[in-house]
Amino acid sequence: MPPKPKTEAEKHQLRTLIIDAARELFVARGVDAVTMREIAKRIGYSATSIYLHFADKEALLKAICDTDFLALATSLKNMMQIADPVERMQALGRGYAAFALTHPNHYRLMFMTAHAPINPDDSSLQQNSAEQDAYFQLKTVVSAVHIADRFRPDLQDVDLIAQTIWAGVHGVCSLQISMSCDKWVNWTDISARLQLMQTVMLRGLLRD
Amino acid sequence: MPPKPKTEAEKHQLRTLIIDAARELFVARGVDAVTMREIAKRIGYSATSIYLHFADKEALLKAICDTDFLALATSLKNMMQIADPVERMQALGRGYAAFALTHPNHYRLMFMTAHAPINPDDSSLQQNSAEQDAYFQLKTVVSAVHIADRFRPDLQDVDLIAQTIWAGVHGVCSLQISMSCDKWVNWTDISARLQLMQTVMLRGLLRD
DNA sequence: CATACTTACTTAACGTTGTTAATTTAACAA
DNA sequence: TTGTTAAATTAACAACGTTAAGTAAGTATG
Repeated sequence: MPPKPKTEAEKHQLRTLIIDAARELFVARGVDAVTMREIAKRIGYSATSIYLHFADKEALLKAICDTDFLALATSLKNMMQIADPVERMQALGRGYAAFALTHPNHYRLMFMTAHAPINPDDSSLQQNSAEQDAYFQLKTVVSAVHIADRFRPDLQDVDLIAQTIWAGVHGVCSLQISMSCDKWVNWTDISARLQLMQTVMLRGLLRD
Repeated sequence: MPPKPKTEAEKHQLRTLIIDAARELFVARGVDAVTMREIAKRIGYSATSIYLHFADKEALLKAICDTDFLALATSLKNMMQIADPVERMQALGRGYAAFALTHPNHYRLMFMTAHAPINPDDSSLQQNSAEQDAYFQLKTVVSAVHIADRFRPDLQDVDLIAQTIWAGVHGVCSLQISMSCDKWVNWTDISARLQLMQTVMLRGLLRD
């Protein structure tokens, strides 16, 4: 039984209903394996209704990523309150990895899938926000460690340090996500790998 | 003008013709964006002919990866001759990164794309071969550094060390490949990031 | 030489996919 | 009542991966 003029709130509700259903399916079986018809069926609409809210499948994917980037930043927010900058940096790394490994398919969509470049302009998130921008959180912590003069003296570029730390943690997580069921390699325990990466990073970056 | 019984060599030739055409297209535009019909057209056959040589698109992808894994191992072989184990380890890291960054889409297929787990049994490559298995090459080098007693005393698990080093280099490369055109982050120079990762790794893993 | 069989390939076709166009249904406004 | 608009649907399209059926050229066998 169909239509009724809808309030803005009702529209938004349906929008997030679609997003949630789509994410659940994408996450479980991968973006390409999930059809628009299947997403629609899940929420009791026809496939074409989705196109009233999203231009196409790619736009739906981007909207999902947007909400997940926010979720990541939110999940890291608590850790930003730790007083000691080095401890805070470690906690942020652990938190990031925890997000990646408990939501591997969210993570895959966010950081491992090729999609059109994310433009800050058409994102609903605010760049350089302590609440919404995880990269800004990382940069803030790295900057604090730098100001506390805890990095080795040859390390001066905050962006470079932040991106290298990110790469280290991302490397462990993404390798785990895309390769851990590979039989070619005799994989060691993921938490041991993560722990060693953190230790190596700290030893390599901090003053003795 | 159709068929003639073909020798084994001719079959193999057509097989690699398909592989090369498919890789070129996959690499240029991504696996999902390329159709079987398009691959076939490129080499002057009908789409269904591909199925005489590969069970399906996934099998074709796997065959491509197989030849690329071999190419990676081959490109690293020279570096295995460097005498000093630590220098050899560094060179291997640089070589791996060079491969990843000069063949980003090969690399994506090999290490960043979800495909059915690679089973050593149905690969044409030989596991634990110094010529064909890049992971074995890495493990060999790490083992040599370990035997030379150059790692910090608390580091004893060769697999764990190897996988952490891999994760570090892979992190820099994969982040570069999937995120470097992202406007959200103010990316620093890729070779600086790679250099810092190597330095950090060495400082973190080796004895003082 | 004629028949049958095999090989290498093509064309036709199927079921699905993302997406668009046309249509229906229901609510509100005059 | 009669339009008008909004929200949804059904129908349809072109393209996809893949399968089935068909065809032409060569080989083997009588």
